[in-house]
Amino acid sequence: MARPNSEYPTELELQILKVLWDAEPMTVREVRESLADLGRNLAHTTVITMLGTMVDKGQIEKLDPLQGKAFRFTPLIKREDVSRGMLGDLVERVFDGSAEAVMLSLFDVKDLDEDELGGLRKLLHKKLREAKS
Amino acid sequence: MARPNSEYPTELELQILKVLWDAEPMTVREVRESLADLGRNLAHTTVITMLGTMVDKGQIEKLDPLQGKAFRFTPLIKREDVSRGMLGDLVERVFDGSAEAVMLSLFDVKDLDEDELGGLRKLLHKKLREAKS
DNA sequence: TCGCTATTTCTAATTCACTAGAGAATAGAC
DNA sequence: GTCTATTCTCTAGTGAATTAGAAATAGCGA
Repeated sequence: MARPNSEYPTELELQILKVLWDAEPMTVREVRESLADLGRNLAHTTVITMLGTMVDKGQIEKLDPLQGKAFRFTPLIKREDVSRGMLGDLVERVFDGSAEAVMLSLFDVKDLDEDELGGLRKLLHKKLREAKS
Repeated sequence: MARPNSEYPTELELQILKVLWDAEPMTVREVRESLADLGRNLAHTTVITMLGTMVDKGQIEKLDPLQGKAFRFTPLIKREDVSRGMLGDLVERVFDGSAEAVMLSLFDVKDLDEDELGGLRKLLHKKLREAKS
C-alpha cells in the first residue's frame, strides 16, 4: 500500500552512489567517512545495512577483501544512466514530458549568467547540427 | 529516523494537485473520478484521507459546500512554483547544481526533433537578450 | 417525517526508507 | 596462542506515504 518502489535510487542511495562514483571501490569505513565529510553522519552498521540493500537491488557489487576482512563495494550502474533516468522521470511526472517547460523552469531555478547561457547555446547548436544530419 | 519530510508533494499529492490545477475547485468524488481516468483507482475514503493531509500541509484549501454536504477543494500552491521547486531540488541533488549537465541529460532523455530543438533555441536567445540588458 | 444514500470522520494496516544495536567472527598485535 | 580492535550478520524499531474499512452524519425524496 505504500508508494511503489521506484526503479531509481533513494536519497541516501544516491549519496552513496555519488561517493562511490568519485572513488571506487570503497570499504564500508571509507564510505562512512565520505558521507560524514558531506555532513551525513551515520553509524557504521547503518552504512553496512544500506550497502547490503543496494547490493540486493543490483546497484552496487560486493568485492572480496584484498587483505583483512573489509569487503569493498563498487557501483554497477553509471552516473549518467541514473541522472538521465531521474530527470526523465521528473520530466514525465511533473512537466508532462515537455522539454520546453523544463527549460523555462531551469532558467528560473538557476538564475544563469551570460556565460552559462552562452554555454547552453553552444550545446544546443551542436545538438541542432547533429539533428540536421 | 526516516527521511525528513521534504517540502515537495509526494507522488499521489502531485497527481491530485494536477487534477485540481486543471479544474478547481473539485469535490472528493470529482477528484476520485479524475484520478481513475488517469488509471489510479482509489477508494473514496482514500481520496478523502489524502485531501485531508494535503489540507494539513497547506497545499490545498477546503471550501464549504455550495449545496448538499460535499466539500470542495482548491489548490493553494501554484503549478509553476511546485515544478520549479522540484526541478531545483533534482538539479542540486543529482546534477550538483550544473544546468549544463541537466541540459545534456535532457537531450538524451527526450530525443528531441529539429522543431523542438529550434523552440528551445528561441527560448534561449530570448533569455540571452534579457541577460545582456 | 422516515429511511436511503452520499459523504465524512475515525482508526488502523501495510510497505518502504532509514537507522542502529547486540553479538558473532576474524585479522593482526604481542 | 590469546587478546583486542575492527568488521560483519542478524534483528528490530521509527516515521512517512499510501490504502481503505467501519461507523457516524446529514441531505433529500417519498
